[in-house]
Amino acid sequence: MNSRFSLAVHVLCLLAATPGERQTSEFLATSIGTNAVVIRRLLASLRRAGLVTSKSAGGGGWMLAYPAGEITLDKVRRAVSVGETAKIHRNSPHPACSVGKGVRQVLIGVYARADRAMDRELAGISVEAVLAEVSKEEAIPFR
Amino acid sequence: MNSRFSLAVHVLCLLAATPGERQTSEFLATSIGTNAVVIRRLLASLRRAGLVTSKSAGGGGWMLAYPAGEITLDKVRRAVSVGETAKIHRNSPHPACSVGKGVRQVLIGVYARADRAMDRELAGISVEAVLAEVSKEEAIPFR
DNA sequence: CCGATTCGTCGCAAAAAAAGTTACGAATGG
DNA sequence: CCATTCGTAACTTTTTTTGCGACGAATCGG
Repeated sequence: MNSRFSLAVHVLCLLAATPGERQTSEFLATSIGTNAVVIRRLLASLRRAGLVTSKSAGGGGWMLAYPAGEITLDKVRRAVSVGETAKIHRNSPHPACSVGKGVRQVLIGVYARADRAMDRELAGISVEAVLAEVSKEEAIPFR
Repeated sequence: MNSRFSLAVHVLCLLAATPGERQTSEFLATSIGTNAVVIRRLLASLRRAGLVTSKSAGGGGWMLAYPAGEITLDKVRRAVSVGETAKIHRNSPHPACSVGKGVRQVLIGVYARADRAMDRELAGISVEAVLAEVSKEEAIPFR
């Protein structure tokens, strides 16, 4: 898993902090400290997964597709992770080595199990819960 | 998690296939299709975690520190993963945004939970089990 | 002790992946 | 029709990972 998941949780928290209100990618980018295109790219993945909606033009922008309490982190993880959690080394093993031939396939199964275990845990954490924990420290949500 | 974990499982399977016998990093590298230094670097991590032992000089090389049935994949994961499973985006958030300030800390906690869940699953899979599954396809373990 | 073997690790090069940037067309609302 | 904002492609820069050569340290057989 790369930092796209972290970034996604961050953005979703910002959106969750102003329910029903749209935020532009420009604003979100400034708040997080990155480029608007990076945000758009990321939110495009989340939209494909049905977690957020977008709208063009003035007054447009992004908002959660449904309540933050129902957006669990396993959904977020699946939305942003390109493939599996772990990468498989792609070396060309010695042609006569049966271990080299077979490990990849077995590893795919291992990663599938690991991913499921992780998702079961993440399913117990919602964006709302994350935001609540963040807000413990300070009251006003942002800038 | 990067491909170091995959590589580690591969190497450990090779060592598990010849119990009590030492293999040189050169041989392992040739079998896997990479450089000997890469293997040494990797096995150095596994040695620090107490999973393998090494010896210099003729007849030297690497072998498992204890039976493959007791080497579980959670130990391997912890041995090779530098930090946590997921990375945290390190952008400089807008100074007045409390979400930007707090998310990182909350994410660390989230990743700790996810890692533990993953490790519980991986603890149920041993190198011996992986090798057994690999061997289902072909009988002779390597080159 | 000598010489062969193999580890242990540094430093750098190459390759791959990720993130950031510019640009511009499409959509939407006033 | 015009301003705003998304959507996405192409490219550059940065970061991470992997590969590689070199060489000293450790160990073993003789």
